Amino acid sequence: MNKGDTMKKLLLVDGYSMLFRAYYATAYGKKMTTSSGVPTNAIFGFANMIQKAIDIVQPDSILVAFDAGKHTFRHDLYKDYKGGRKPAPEDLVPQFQFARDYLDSFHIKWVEKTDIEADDIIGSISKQSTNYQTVILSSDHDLLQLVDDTTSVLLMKKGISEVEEMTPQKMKEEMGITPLQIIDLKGLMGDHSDNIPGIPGVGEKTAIKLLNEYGSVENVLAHDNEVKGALGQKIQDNHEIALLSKQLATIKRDVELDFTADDCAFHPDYKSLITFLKSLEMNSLVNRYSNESFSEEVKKEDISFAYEHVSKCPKDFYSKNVSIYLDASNGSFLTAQLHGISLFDGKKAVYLTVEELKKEKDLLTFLKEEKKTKIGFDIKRAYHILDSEDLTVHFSDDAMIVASLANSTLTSIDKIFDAFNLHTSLSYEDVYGKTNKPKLPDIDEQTKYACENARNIYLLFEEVRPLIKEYEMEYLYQDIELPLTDILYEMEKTGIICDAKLLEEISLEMKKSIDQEQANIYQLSKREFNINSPKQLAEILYDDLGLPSGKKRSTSADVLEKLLGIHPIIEHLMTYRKLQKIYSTYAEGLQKYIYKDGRIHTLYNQCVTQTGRLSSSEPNLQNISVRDEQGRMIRKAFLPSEGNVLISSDYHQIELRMLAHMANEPSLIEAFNSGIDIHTKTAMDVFGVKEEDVDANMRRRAKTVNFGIVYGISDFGLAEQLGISRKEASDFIASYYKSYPKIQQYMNDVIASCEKKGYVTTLSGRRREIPQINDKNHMIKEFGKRAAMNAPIQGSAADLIKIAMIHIDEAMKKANVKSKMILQVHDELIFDVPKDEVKQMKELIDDGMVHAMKLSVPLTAECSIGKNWYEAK
DNA sequence: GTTTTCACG
DNA sequence: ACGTACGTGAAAACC
Repeated sequence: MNKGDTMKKLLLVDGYSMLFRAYYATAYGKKMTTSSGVPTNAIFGFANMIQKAIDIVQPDSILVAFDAGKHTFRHDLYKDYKGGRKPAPEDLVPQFQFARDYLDSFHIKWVEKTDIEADDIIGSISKQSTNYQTVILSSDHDLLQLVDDTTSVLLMKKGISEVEEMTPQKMKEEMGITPLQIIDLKGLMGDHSDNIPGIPGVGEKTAIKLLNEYGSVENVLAHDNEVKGALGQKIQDNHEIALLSKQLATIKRDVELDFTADDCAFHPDYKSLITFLKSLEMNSLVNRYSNESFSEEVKKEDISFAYEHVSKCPKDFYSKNVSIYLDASNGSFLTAQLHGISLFDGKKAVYLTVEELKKEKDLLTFLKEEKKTKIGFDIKRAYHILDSEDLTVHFSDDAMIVASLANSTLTSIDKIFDAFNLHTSLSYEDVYGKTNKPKLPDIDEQTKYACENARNIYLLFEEVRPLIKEYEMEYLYQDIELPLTDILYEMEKTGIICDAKLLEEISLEMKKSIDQEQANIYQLSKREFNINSPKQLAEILYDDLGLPSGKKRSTSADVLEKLLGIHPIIEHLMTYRKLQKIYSTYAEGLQKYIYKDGRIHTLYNQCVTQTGRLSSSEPNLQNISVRDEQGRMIRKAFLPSEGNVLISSDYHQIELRMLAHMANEPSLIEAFNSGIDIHTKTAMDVFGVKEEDVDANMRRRAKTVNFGIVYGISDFGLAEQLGISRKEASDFIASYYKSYPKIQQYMNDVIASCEKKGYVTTLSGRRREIPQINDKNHMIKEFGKRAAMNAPIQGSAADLIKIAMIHIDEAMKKANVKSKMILQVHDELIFDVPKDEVKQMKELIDDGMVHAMKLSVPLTAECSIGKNWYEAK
């Protein structure tokens, strides 16, 4: 039925478009050159993109088209127009030849024809190859005009990391025009990078509006008398430019070619490809193709070392630094099964099964010792798994934490090992089968797998541990993150009681209301459809009911809110969404996580956020409803232990205080010291009024500005949030900065420093790499700036509460209380407290939180107590 | 597997 | 000219 399944596939690549994109996407990252200084960043990105396209398309034929004599070619032809193409950067030029060599080594056909543009070659071969399903790889929107039922464009997005396959439907959805209208679009708006002038003053928005109205350039011109104002005048004045622009934007599809798609058949030669990649020292790619293809030699010599299965661990291990890998099943830490354990001492590795381990008294003693260097990976999980086998290991280090501290982008096991090119020759599934289809493991395979892992942990640690010192993160690692791991382990193990019956009751109630709302919605829409499907819902709203929409046709809550008065269905939809969320994620969703002990044991991830916050998963207990009353009911199901109460304590405006301190802004510091409501104070300063003249609305807006500042403010974002114009938002921000000049100074300094160093740091020295801040793409760079402004604030606040947790834990141990710390929600800690310890705990918690750091502003925290989490808040 | 939406701080 | 507020995780739809 689908032609694409039976037709052969043709991949067409716009060579220079890809090379330029690859160059700019990687130019500012790590310096990428061979040891002799030859630049390789563009060819590296180019090779990655091509492989990605091959993975996606699985083509039978590939053709890469280059413009002959780029950089002068278009310029000569169109030099009459303003500007002109800039010459290629000098470190890109030598890479043009590498690209051709790369394609030759891979056995991919490429063409470069004098006087014919790559676009035209692509346009023509795609037209002539009617027996192929064609996919075009490019970052140039121009090529979208070629899209039809058998031709799509793989459009590069966000640097080189993402592509999106554009089909006629997708274009209609995202851009609101047909493929052929791309030509008209360029005719109207022009294309600066191709020196197509377009009508002055007409940008994308205007052009699309005109096309939706009139369909084509010609028709726009024919009706130019209907367009009012300056725009109409501009159109009338620029008929010729528009028509010429359209002509320039039109890709030729009738160029005579001396080859066919069949001649471009793809028969990869990995061996010569690897030789080529090695010549440019692109080792990560060498590795990738070595693993994927058939070059066994490379793999073996890469990871061959001495390892064996033993029942007794050699004594000499006990005097050395060792890495330890727990060979255990995947899945929740509560249910994971331990298969065995492997140790690596820098030279050789040994593996013991659980049964053998339990009989190996000397090893068990060694594992318990506290003085020895024993490097683990995700030791918190290891402690849980060992605990279920009644085993104790004292780890001195966690290579996972070290790696993610050294490089904040390494937020998963795969990313960490990939980044250091550490792999195992077998996967977990190879050894143990899939979870739903386990297999009886072979001891030799188990040994190999576990020993390779132990070795990888060792090598990883060797590489990243020195960075902690170099980056001045010794304190952060030794005195914050490592002690915190133990605390989180205890919190996870303790868990929190959850009343399944109550959740079930809430669930039933919700279901009734949902059915009611569903009926209302069906009645108002006069149709039954899946309300949970944004796609179907958009059809109902914007097609059936004809409600006004932007071009994105979003159905998100903020868009619905703007439609509230227009149609009665909207409020039912909003209620439905809210109830459905509470029902599926919490009332129903949480029940699945109640363990046999009646408790929920969330997992605290110490290495996933870019800022240093914790995250919580399986389930996430950091996003249980609280703002909405109906959702808040869920919290009634979270209970203290028998005879206990819950104490919750949260910081007040922790991030704003942190900002005031870090920016050293006197008037904000003064405000916090005086105890005035900070949003009222901001309203007074921004609006220039007295305290008694600040009304609720002014305070609300000031509060939003304060949030915005912490997020790395933009006029667009603030305007969106407050429902005001961009100009007004911009004025607010200017007024804010005028009131608090040190905040503006601080933000400027943070951005400048980040642009220079590529990272920002928190009060405790935590680093976040932000390479985006030096990106060529304006949007990505702006994101980088906002992240740079936010990360030190959010991250320092995260450092703060971590320190508080450590202090409180110490104090609790010292006081020998029975109370337990059980949850952390970014600025809030929750404890399970026997009634007779309430007074003592309140003091202890408050002291720990308030004195965690000495700042130039006071820290305040508020305790509340209840017989469930609903009340303790 | 990715996208959209929405819960929290 | 671009198209955004920062940081997360889960459910459901869609492909």
